[in-house]
Amino acid sequence: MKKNEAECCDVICVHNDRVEMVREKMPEDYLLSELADFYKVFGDTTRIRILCVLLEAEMCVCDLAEVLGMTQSAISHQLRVLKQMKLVKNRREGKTVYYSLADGHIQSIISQGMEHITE
Amino acid sequence: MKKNEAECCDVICVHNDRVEMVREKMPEDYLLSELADFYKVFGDTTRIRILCVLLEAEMCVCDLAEVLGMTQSAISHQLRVLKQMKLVKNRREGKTVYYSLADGHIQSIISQGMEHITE
DNA sequence: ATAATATATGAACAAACGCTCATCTATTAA
DNA sequence: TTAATAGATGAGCGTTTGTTCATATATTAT
Repeated sequence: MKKNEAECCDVICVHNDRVEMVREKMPEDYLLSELADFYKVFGDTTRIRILCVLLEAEMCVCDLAEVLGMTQSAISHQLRVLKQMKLVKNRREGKTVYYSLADGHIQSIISQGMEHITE
Repeated sequence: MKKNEAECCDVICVHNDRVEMVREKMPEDYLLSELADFYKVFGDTTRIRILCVLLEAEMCVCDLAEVLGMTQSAISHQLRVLKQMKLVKNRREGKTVYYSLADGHIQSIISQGMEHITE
C-alpha cells in the first residue's frame, strides 16, 4: 500500500495521484454544464414525447397537442425549450406553424437511450 | 388542399390522418417515461461531472468530493441516483467504497452529447 | 376595419430537485 | 469495548421546473 493511500480521507485525500490525474483530464466546467443542460431537455416526458412524434412527421402545434392530449399552451412552452436547444426547427404557413426535428442526431440519441433502458 | 386540412383546429384537429398515423407508431408511454427518467440523470452538472471523473478512473466517495470540490454528502446522494439508474456500480474495500461506471454505453452517450454541443 | 383562429408568452403556483446539516451504519484500529 | 473514519440517509429549505390561465401577437377571411 502506497504512502498516500494511508492518509485517509479528510484534509489530505486518499489518492492524491488519482485526483490530480483526473483533474487534468476533465473537460472544462462550462462544457459539462452545457452538456447537462442538453440532456436536461431530454429529461422530461412531454419533451421526449414531442421529439418522438416529430420523428414520424412534421407537425403543427395543434396536432401535437391533440396527439399528446395536452393543452396548446403547454406544448408551445416546451417547443420553445426544444427550439432554444436547437432540437427542433419550424416554418410558418399562414396561421399554422409546423415543427420538425432540427437534425438527424436526435434519432440516434433517442435510440441509444432506448437501448440502455430495454436491455 | 385536402378536406381535413380545411377544418382547423379546435374540435376536429387539422391533420387527422397524420395524427392517427403517429399515434400508432409512438412507443408506449411507460417507455418514454423511463427514457425521460434516464436522461434526467444526465441532466445535472454534478452527476455529469461524477460520470466524467469515473470515465477516467475508479474512485472512492472521498476522492470524488475532493475532485469536484463538493461535500461528501452531496456526492453520496448523487451516487445513489446514479446507482439506481444502473450507471455506476461500487465495491467495498474496508471502510472505503469504490465507484466505477456500470458499462461502456455511458462513454458513448456522453461523447454523443458532446458532439451535438460542440458543433 | 373587425372577427376568427393558430401560436406565443408572462405570471402564478404546485411539484420536483439538489444541497446542507445532523445523524446513522459499517468497518477498522487501539 | 471504545474511538475514529468512510459512507449513507432523512429532514428541511431554497431553487428550478412544468403546467395552467389569461392575454398578446400574427395571419387570414369577411
